[in-house]
Amino acid sequence: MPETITQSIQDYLKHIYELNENGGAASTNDIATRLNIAPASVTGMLQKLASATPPLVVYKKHQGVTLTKSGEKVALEVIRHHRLLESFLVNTLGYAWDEVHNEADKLEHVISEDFEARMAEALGHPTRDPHGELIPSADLVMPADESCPLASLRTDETATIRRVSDDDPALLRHLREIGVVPEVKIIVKNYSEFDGNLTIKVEGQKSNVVLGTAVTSQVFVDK
Amino acid sequence: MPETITQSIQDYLKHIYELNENGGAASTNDIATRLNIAPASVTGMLQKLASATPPLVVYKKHQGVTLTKSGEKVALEVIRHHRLLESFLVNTLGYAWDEVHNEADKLEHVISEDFEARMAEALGHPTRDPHGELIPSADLVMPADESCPLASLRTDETATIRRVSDDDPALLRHLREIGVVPEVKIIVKNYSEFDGNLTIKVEGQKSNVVLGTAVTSQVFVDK
DNA sequence: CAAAAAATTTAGGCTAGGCTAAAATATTTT
DNA sequence: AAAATATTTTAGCCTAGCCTAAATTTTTTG
Ligand SMILES: [Mn+2]
Ligand SMILES: [Mn+2]
Ligand SMILES: [Mn+2]
Ligand SMILES: [Mn+2]
Repeated sequence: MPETITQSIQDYLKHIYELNENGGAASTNDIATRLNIAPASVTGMLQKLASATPPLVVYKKHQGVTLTKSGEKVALEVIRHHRLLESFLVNTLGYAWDEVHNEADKLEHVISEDFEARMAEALGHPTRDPHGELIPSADLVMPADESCPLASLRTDETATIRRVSDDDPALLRHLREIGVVPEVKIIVKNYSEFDGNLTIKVEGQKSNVVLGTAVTSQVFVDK
Repeated sequence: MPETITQSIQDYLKHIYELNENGGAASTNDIATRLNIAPASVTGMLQKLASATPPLVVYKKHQGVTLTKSGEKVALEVIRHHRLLESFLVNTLGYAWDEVHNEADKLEHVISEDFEARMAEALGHPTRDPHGELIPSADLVMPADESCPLASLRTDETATIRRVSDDDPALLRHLREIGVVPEVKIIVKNYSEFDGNLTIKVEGQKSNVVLGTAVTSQVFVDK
């Protein structure tokens, strides 16, 4: 490991993990965008992470990075903290689901393993956070995720909402408003070829809603 | 203010506040000891804090520092966070009173004002933390503290324990063991001139205990 | 497939907040 | 009131993590 795993390093690894989940290697630019940092700064850090002992990422110039086993452990630890914290804030302090992300983003680096264990216990060892995102187990294994973007559904398909992206509070409030929350069933009434809009019926809601891809790409469902 | 009030600055101001509470100005050395930092480094920071706009401390070479109004506000904010957190950890996550200090020392810099307000609400706006230490109000006023060290009592005096120093977990466990906790009444059975030992009877405890000054200087009582 | 555009890296610099060693000032002892 | 000791400050250095500007790939496009 680098002598010490700083807060900054934890953030790099967490975001690299999430980028790796989508496409393959995480690009310098994508990391920079996520962290709100200049690309040149990212390059410097990637070189450092790659030459740490043990290395935390695998880095080849101009080809982005993937996490090593060591790097992944660190990332999963941070993600577990983050998601348990979000659950804890909602359950114990009455936060709304659109208010927890920023708070958890700061706390995730600071709580002890004892704090983590006590939260997990108090919450009954949950496997998903308030947004439906999977929580890595105490021994840092990420459960398999079968879900696909709502945007990939077509007319007449039915599905169950599993999780929603949690980094835009305004989107979260809107989704709550229209009943698009985890474990709710939906059916696609119409797909528009031109703009990708989906008209869907949400279980328990009176009227249909039309959602653009900006929304449907952030909602994940199981068919 | 310095452009930003870093975690480091918060720690300096918090410890300067506590040192000011005892004697007058806080000395470079005392601050260095508390923060576990070289005295030379402290000098540098004091100069910075003194020349910030507005200044956070009043500093005269070789004479230590006191807080300005601005500096005190920052210190009280951090102390309020710390003490509310300690209470919250005990009440909500079942921490023992000797386990909360280190956790709170990290979290105090990271929680939002919203988090602070939610904790205060959930706890019923407490005025003392688990060690009996006073919690500054939401508008950052520190309640008056009348208590004096247990060490200052003499034979036949009675008193009520109000607070105990919280930075030594082993001492806290020992105090809990012998029933020396806030709001408990005691009576001094004997004072030894030579070593300063006090023999005291603790309300609700069968036998008397003899306490040295290492202990009695860390326990504060109201007569 | 060459030229333009985009992405990435290098080079050089900056601030925060530490450190040690040596110099200066205060305080205590004799 | 010196001398010795303790405290504090200065000077010079270092690392972590950022930055911008310029150089270098890599990718896209006409
Ligand atoms: Mn989140
Ligand atoms: Mn989440
Ligand atoms: Mn404490
Ligand atoms: Mn306390």
